Amino acid sequence: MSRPPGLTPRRIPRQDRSRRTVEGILDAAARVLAERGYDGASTNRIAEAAGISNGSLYQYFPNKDAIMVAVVDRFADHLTERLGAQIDATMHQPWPVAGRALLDVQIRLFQEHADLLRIIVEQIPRLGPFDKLAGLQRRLTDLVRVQLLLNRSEFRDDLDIDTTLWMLTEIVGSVSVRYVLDRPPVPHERMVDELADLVIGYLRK
Amino acid sequence: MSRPPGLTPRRIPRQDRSRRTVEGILDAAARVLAERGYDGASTNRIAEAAGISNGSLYQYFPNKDAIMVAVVDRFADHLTERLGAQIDATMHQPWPVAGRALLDVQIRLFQEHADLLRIIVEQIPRLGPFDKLAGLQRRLTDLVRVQLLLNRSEFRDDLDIDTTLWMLTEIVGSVSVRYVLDRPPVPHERMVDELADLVIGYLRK
Amino acid sequence: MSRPPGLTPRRIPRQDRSRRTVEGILDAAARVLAERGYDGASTNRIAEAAGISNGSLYQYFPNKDAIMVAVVDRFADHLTERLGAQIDATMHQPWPVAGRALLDVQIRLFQEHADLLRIIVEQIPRLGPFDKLAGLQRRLTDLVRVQLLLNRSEFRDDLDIDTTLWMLTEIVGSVSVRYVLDRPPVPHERMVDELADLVIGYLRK
Amino acid sequence: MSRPPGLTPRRIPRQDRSRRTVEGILDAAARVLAERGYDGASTNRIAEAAGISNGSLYQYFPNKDAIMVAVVDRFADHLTERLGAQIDATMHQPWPVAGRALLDVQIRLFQEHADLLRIIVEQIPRLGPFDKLAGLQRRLTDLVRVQLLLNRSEFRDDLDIDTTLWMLTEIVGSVSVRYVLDRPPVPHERMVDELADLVIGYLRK
DNA sequence: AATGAATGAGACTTCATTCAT
DNA sequence: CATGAATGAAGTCTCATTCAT
Repeated sequence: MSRPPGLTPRRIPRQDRSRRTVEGILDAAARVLAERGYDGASTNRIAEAAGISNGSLYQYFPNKDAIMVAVVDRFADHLTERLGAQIDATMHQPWPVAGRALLDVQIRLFQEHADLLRIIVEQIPRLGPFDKLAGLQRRLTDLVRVQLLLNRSEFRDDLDIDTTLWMLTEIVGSVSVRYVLDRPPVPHERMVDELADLVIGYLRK
Repeated sequence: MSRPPGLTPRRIPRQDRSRRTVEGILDAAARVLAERGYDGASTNRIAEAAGISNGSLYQYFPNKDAIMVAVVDRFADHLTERLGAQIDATMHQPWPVAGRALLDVQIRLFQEHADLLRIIVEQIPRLGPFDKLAGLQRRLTDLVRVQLLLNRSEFRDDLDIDTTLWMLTEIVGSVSVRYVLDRPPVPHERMVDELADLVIGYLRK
Repeated sequence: MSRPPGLTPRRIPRQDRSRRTVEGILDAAARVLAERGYDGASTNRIAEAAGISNGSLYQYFPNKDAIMVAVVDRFADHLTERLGAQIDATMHQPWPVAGRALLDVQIRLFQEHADLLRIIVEQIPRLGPFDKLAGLQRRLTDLVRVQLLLNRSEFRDDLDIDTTLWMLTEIVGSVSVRYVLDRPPVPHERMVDELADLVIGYLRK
Repeated sequence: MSRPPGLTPRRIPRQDRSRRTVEGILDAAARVLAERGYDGASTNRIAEAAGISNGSLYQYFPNKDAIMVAVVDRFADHLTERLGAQIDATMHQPWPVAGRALLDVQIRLFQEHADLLRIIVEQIPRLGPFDKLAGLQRRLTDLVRVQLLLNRSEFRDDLDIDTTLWMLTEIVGSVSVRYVLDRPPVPHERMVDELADLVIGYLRK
């Protein structure tokens, strides 16, 4: 049933355009969110910022929350991709090196998207949990678990894996986020070092 | 740093009846927030939950956000009082003992008011800084600063006081909050120990 | 049934105080009206400006409109009294002199109470006609009628008394009011002269 | 001197349907104003009278006052058009003839729209100056100024142009309006004559 | 009488969503 | 598919008025 190649473009561009429209909507939504906050991000304003009519929004999303979720999901995808690349690139190195590198990239990523991050952290909790963000969290946790197990001999004997995992995840996550959002007068390199020291001090014998 | 006039309470309750009304409003607001989230916490619903007419709300608060601020302020007052008592009681003991005790009480307090804590963290959008909560935070930070200076000889030589203060505050704060809200399968005692270890590991030579 | 004089004061001061309270309310109302306009003159604000509780307003006036009417009535009484004195003082003089003097006083009076006049003219028409103001208007009209009749020989022969009366009243009234409210760059004396010329030009043979 | 942005219409109607909606809103607003006064003319009632939902009002007007302004503006446009036609038709005639004709048309126009005129004068509080009405006023004033200058030799020598202009404008305006609103028992022709006599008596040597 | 707490109708306005063209 | 007009529920807040003390 495949059409002759000369005719298929008819449909492809359409899907392509549709995809670009969706991207445009998400860009606009992120922009409006950053500029006016969750309460100020009305569907009308998003449509206007995206350069389409408000009616068209509903061709692509069933309701407003779906847009918000898509914005966060896309952000999660972006983080996943970039952190994944970093993981692939450094996984073979000793864990302190790899961990430090991952930390570095994560903070950098947060900083790049500080506006959106602020909205997600401060205003969107109201929407409840986000699947993709949770997935990323799980993936990182698993990574740390493997490292903990592989290098168990280097750590304190009394480590409870699950407790330690939870602690590490929370600490690294919260501190990274707060660092980016509160802008304390600590340079990036220093912050990475502090966090690394903190983790090492926590794990070492 | 005092709050803009738009968010301060309106009428200072003189009669007994009205003092009870204000308490009722704050209770109702916390309840509605917990049940329906920030967006669902309309002034109408809060009034209904408090068993008063919506007009009465505005006898005491100039607008909706002022109610939210008052909810948080009342919580901050409670925390301040309880933590203050703890500080007075243990300040003369060695810092690891006093610190651990303070940690213990703080987590216990959070647990007692987990519902309200969740509301504040997840539902109330940032309305500018909350004066009273910030005051408590400052007070605790100052306490830690004094201890850091008094016992400097016991710690790493390369500590930068301000950076360390920020790290400690963020970590202890975030982890305590997340512990109470996420309910990881870690017993209270254990969590206090872990946090204490974490801090000590971070500070020691 | 008259009480011994030594005891009656008990009641008189009370009525006196009551009268002063009413005056205070009217003063406050006029002040608030001038400062915040009709829509901004809420009963609460008037009570506050009068230094009494909102509940007390309703001991003296059955509702808000009654206050407004009383304010206007008191203004009308004031005008009536002052203009009446002027009439008594100059009625025996030749009509152009007496008329000019009356005009002069009227504009002066309007100027003294420009704020209140503005509210009455621009915002209170909504309340419908005011008896006392209408009474004053009637009284002045009657005065002019008498003069027209007494001095008929000096005027155009084709004057229709009622038409002329209406014209004179409207012109003098409207122009005086607009002069005070619009503040055109014409000195007081000049304005009185112009109006007098206008009237004389209209009446003369 | 252009109106603050808060009072300009919102959406420029493109489709035919919406143009009719706007007309309907203005008609309804005028009707409700006439029947219930300014304070009774709530947006809800206007919407109901227009047979649309209250939300639709706000597609076209940013707030209630903008509707009021639009009502007045539409009236001013109508007056401008009709008076303009009259001016074009009689400008070449001697000034007493042209002036009388203009006066005649103005009073006729007011009479045709007495309801609306009453609303504007008695009910619509001053929302800042009405641009279009002021424009018309300026245009008429300019016309009179030109005539005063052109025919200076026929008038009193001591005329101050600006004072005279202000007097004439106020008198003719106020008297016309009051004539239509108060319905004194004076026939139309007679009123035009009286006003013309008044003006001539005021100007002549 | 006076106070101030309480009331509740109703005003203006916004916004997610639907629908006719 | 897109547009933009239309919807109507719901939200925040004010205010004249009443009531308990």
